[in-house]
Amino acid sequence: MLSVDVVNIWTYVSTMTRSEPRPYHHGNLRQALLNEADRMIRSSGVEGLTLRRLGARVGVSRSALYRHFADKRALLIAVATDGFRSLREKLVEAWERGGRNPEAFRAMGAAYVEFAVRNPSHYRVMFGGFLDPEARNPELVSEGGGAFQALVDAIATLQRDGYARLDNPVLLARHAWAVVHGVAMFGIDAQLREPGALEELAEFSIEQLRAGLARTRKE
Amino acid sequence: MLSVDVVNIWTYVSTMTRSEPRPYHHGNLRQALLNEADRMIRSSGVEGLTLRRLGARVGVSRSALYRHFADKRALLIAVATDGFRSLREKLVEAWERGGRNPEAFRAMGAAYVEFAVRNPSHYRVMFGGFLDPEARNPELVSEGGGAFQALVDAIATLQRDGYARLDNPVLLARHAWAVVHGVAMFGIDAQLREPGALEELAEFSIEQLRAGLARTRKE
DNA sequence: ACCTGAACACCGTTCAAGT
DNA sequence: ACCTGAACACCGTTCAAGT
Repeated sequence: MLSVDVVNIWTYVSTMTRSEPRPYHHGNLRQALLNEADRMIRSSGVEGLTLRRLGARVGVSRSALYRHFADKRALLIAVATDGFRSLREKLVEAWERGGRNPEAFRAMGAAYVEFAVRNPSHYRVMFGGFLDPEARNPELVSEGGGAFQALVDAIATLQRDGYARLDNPVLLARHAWAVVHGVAMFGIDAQLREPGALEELAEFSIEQLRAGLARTRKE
Repeated sequence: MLSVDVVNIWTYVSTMTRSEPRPYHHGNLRQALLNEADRMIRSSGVEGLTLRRLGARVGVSRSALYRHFADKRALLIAVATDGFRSLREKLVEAWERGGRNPEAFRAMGAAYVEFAVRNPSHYRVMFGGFLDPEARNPELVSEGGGAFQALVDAIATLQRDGYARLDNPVLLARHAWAVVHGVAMFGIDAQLREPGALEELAEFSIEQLRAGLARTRKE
C-alpha cells in the first residue's frame, strides 16, 4: 500500500535528487564497516581502531555506525566472530586435505599458528580479553565453540583409528589448543626475532604434542 | 651553599605552613602511583586504568604523574616489569624448594599458571601486546629475560642430571613456556568455567610437558 | 531507512604558573 | 622539587532533526 512506498521514498528521493555529497550505504554499510575495521586493525592494532576514524574512512557520519552495532564492543565481537569462523575453516581444511591422520593433525597445528601470525591483531581481538566473558554473545560463543570442536573431532578420529590415547577427547583438545595458542603468542609478540626461530619452535612443539597424544596412558 | 637550600625550601615551607589540603609525596609518589595502578588494574582491568582517575585516587593533580612517568605506556611498562620480577621469584622459589628435580619442574609449571590466574590483569599487561615490541625498555626486557632464564636454568639442570633430553635448552624452555602460557590463557579467559577444569588441564599439560622433555630424542 | 550535526562526559598530554 | 589549573585534541555515545 501507500505506507510501503513511504518507507522507501527517502531513499528514492535522496539517490535521485541529492547532489551526491556522500553515497548512501543501503544495507551493505554493516559489511563495509566490518571490512574497514578489519583493515584498520590490521594496520594499526586494536587500539588504533576508533569509531570516529572508522566512520570517516567509510564516508559516513559518526553516529551512522550505531544503526548496525550497539557500541564499540559489539563491533569487536563481530570482528572476533568472523575471525573464529575463518580460523575454523583453516583448521578443517588442513585436517581434511591432509587425510585425517597424525600427519594431518600436525598440519592442523601449523595452520593454527600460521593463522595467528598472519592475523595478529585479529587474533588479539579474539583472545586478548577485550571481550569480557560476561558479554556472552551467542554467535561469538557458537563460532568459537565451532573452531574448538574441529580440534575435538580430529582427536576423536585419531582415537578411533588407534593413533591417540583414549583420554577424554575434550581434555586432549584443550591441551592441544593450549600448546598451539602458546606457540602462536610467542610468534605474535615477536619475541622470536631470529629468522626461523618460530618455525623451529612450532615444529618442535607440535611434534611434542603429537607424540604425547600417541603415548599410551601409562608410560 | 645557598642554592642547595633554595632547592628544598619550598618543601620546607609547604610542609610547615600549608593548611594541608593535600599531603605532598616526597619521592614515594612513584611507588604510590604504581601501587594504586596495580589495585586499579586488579579490580577493573587495564582498560579501567586512566591516568586521571589514578591521580585522583592517590590525591594528586593530573599532571603530577608526568614527573615520574613519561606517559601512560611508561607506567604500564613499569607495571609489567614488576610483574616479571614477581613471576621470576615465584618460579625460582618453586624450583628450589622442590629440590631441582623433575617434580620441582612440575611445581614450577603449576606456580606459573597460578601466578597468571591470580593476577590476570597484570598478566595481560605483561603479555597482552599493550606494550609494542618497539618499545624496547631495557629494564622490561631484562626482567622478562630473567624470568625466562629461570626456565632455561631449570631445564639445563634436568639435562645435567639425566632427566631431560639433550636438545638446545633454549628451545626446550620456549616449548615449556608456550605450554604453561597456553594453559594460563585458558584459565584467564575463564573459558574453563567448570570447577576443577583448569586444574585438570594444568596437571595434564604439565605432565605431558615433563614426559616430553624426558623422552629420548628419537622415540 | 538511513544519515547529520551538535552536544555531553570522558580521555592523554602539555604548559605556564604557583608553593 | 613538586604540584596546580586551564587548555588542547581526541575519544565513545546520544539525540533531536533532516532527507
